[in-house]
Amino acid sequence: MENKQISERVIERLPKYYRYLKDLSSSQIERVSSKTISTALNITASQVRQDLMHFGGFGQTGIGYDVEFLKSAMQEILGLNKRHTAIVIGGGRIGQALISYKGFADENVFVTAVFDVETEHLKTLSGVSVLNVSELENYLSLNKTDIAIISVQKEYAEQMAKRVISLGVKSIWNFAPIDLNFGDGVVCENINMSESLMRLIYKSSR
Amino acid sequence: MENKQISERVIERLPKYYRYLKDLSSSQIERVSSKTISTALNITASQVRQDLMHFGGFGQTGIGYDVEFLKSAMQEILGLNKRHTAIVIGGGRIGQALISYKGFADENVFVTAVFDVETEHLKTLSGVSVLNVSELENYLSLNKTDIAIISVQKEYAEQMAKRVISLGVKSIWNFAPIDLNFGDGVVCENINMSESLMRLIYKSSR
DNA sequence: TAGATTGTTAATCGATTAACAATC
DNA sequence: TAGATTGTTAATCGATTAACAATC
Repeated sequence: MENKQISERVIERLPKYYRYLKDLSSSQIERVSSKTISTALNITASQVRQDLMHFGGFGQTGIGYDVEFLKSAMQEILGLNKRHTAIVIGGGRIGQALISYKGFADENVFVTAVFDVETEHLKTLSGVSVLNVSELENYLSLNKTDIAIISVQKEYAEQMAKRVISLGVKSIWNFAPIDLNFGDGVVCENINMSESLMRLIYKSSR
Repeated sequence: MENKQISERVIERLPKYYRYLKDLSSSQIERVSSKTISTALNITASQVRQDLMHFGGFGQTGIGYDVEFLKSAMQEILGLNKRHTAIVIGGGRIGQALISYKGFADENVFVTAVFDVETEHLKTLSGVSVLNVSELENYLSLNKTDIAIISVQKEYAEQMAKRVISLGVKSIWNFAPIDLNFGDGVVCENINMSESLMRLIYKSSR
């Protein structure tokens, strides 16, 4: 929508706005103020208005924000109005849990295949192909894929990510306990459970 | 160790230092400079030194840092030298994946039990009790438990967290797609996969 | 009209970066 | 000694907060 550089700090809050607006919407609430949003999300009203203003003026002075309008705007800003295809690489426990993760539907993401070096143990699921990693090149050349979900051991995470990137994948969702980062128009989000657990223990040790 | 307030920004980096130091240690590297750390972690050397100075001077002017010494110091700062017990609440796909998550050993965390409203479908795992949620009160009164891992649906996440908190649990590791936060000496880390996926899609849509 | 609330600019705050004396 | 590198203070930068005119 806009092309000024949005800070990581703001990007972190965008999904929270969207989630809250969905809640309001399903409660049939029609209007909301920056004050109300700020209270619910534990931030300041100034911050809410500043954040939203990065993408345009969605409110009405003296009135507030129209819930449905702002929800749709946020959905578009986040890119959730478009359908995205994904493959899972690594059929271990996390990989398996991800394949059947129901939340994908909310984000308009469709998992089309799961790859592993050893496919026999993998449960088949309707709509999801189970393939050997050796099929990766062939599969990606035939099936446009937006997101690769990396759930292999940390030793293989980087090389697998690079392999799919070289095959044209532009988004990496990484679950291996290692920070991946690529330049060149490739985006990456790391879910590092191990780091999160360490932070929890750190905080609980004070 | 220290009791000045450490910013969330610094806390986020602590596990990364520790992880890197473990790597150096297993490669038999004995000394490291803030410059080398900063390059590996994609931050500045100033930041590394500032961060470490929050907890004390671990280096030697002109020489750098002793890897083993700094690694041990970080381990202690993070609280990983002490054993922690945990229970998993919710035996769905994520819960099941977590029970057998190997990474717990690295953080000195031991999962002792998993609770669900319906326990028949749950695989038993050596050392992990499978119990009905109705046993929660009884179990926690008998077994000192540091961490509750919440992997129930978002509708039940807050109430389950409050229930274990009222029973004395002080740390919540939340996997439900909702932000939990408690005052009163209770710490919480949220792993919000849904938000992470939205941020990935946002970034890929630019 | 009076009250509420936005969009927007200015002030404040905190985190990052730069600089450098001390020292190995 | 010369080069490297810390601990630490000062400068810079960016994000958050405050303030307020415009307006419904």
